[in-house]
Amino acid sequence: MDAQILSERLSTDLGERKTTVLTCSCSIEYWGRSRSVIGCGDRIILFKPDSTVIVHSPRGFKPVNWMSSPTDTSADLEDGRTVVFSQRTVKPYEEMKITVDKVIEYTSLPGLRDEEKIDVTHTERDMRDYLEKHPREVHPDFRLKTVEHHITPGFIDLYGKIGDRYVVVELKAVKAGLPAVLQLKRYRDWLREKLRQPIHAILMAPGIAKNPHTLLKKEGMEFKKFNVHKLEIKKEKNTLEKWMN
Amino acid sequence: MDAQILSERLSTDLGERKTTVLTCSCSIEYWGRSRSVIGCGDRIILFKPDSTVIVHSPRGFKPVNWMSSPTDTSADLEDGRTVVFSQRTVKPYEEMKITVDKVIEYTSLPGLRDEEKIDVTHTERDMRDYLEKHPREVHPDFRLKTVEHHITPGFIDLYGKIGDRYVVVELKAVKAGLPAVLQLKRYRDWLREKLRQPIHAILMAPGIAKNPHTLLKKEGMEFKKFNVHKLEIKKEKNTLEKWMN
DNA sequence: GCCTAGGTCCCGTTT
DNA sequence: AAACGGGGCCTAGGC
Repeated sequence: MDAQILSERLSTDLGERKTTVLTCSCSIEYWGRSRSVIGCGDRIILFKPDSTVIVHSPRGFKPVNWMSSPTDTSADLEDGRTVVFSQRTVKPYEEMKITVDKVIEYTSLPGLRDEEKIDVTHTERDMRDYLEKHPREVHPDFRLKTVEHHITPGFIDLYGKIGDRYVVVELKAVKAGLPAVLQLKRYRDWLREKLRQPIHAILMAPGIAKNPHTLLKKEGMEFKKFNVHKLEIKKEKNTLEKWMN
Repeated sequence: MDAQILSERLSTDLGERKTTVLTCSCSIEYWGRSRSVIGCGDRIILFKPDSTVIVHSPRGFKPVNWMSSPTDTSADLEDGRTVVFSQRTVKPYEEMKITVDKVIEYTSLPGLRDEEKIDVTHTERDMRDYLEKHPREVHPDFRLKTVEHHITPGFIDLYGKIGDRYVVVELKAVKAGLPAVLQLKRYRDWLREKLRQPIHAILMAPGIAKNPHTLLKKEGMEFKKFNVHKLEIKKEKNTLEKWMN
């Protein structure tokens, strides 16, 4: 496809907010939070109706370059080449310039519709909701007092007591690392200062990295394995119970 | 496009590791680190030669679903519909199932080539390299001893002295938040214990969030503004100086 | 292989 | 608007 034709088609299609996929050989420059340059190579450029622009190379998950909505994106002819220029209209201000060398494929589609919202489960939130209803899985004697208990350094996921000892529980839906342990420690230390008594701290996660585990134990805190897959089993069991009644 | 034709074309093109873009109405399920379901909507699905699969809805930067390479991805005909099934072959094990309702557009391209590597600058790394050469911008009397100085709790970006006082410098290329302050505090506290003397701690970043700044000051640490855009100016100045000689 | 830290992280929620 | 924290974060580098 000729550069002038491409410039015109892109201008029209972007103006009409069509979903457009341009596969081409191109070079790209970016200025903004960082800066980047990449020389000529084959890439797939996705222009969305909401003005998002995403550039993918043939390898990897991450786009090689992108511009997040809202942007002003336009196409022009410069020295016989199509140049796509995209500017973000709000903070952070940034801009991207794509110089198209050779068009490989061009597709533009009007009126794509997606009204659906994705339903993601087995997250930390689900874990919290589940343990709110099944506090015994934290500890047989755990009595839950507050969920998302707000204290100065942040929010304690589960706050309660075992016997007359206060308990702080930190939840992670994926393997816990150093930040999770430090977070729990901060809450524990703050409460210990505040209440002037020992606090029981528990980290619940499907797993924990080695060094963080060492620190956790050294600090007298506890790790309790909890796998999010358990949620599915419990849910199924629940459904089964309902079905049997 | 007929479901059987699509299944066959997809099987062939995926087998030949062609870059393929399928725009269609589809529903998607995901099982793995979390789980997700999304009902029928128009989406753009990108199949890369390295077996990456990325599904974009017409809105936003983030893919609605995806599978990272390496995956086994195949297309089959089930109950008259094309079903794309993708499984990750290494940890973390996860899978995605796309049920195609209606094909809007199908494009398959062999032999896309991109040998270029992106050159990203104005990152934390660049900041460190620059300050290594211009330690006075940390403090007029700063004498740099070590870059990326390794201690037990991690790596100190810049380590040196002002007078007879040891100095720990933490760098951030973007606005600093709580984690940056805690990181610096950890290094400072560890060194203070180790050396049994007061340590000067400096956080350099283009900005700092309010609460983290409060904590920083309360802990007797220092914030020094440093904007990555400065790197460009210095580089240009350097170029100008070279050009003048 | 695991672990750590950076990132143009994005994104939603709350203040 | 800024701030804060989760995320299927991803990715590169180190060990």
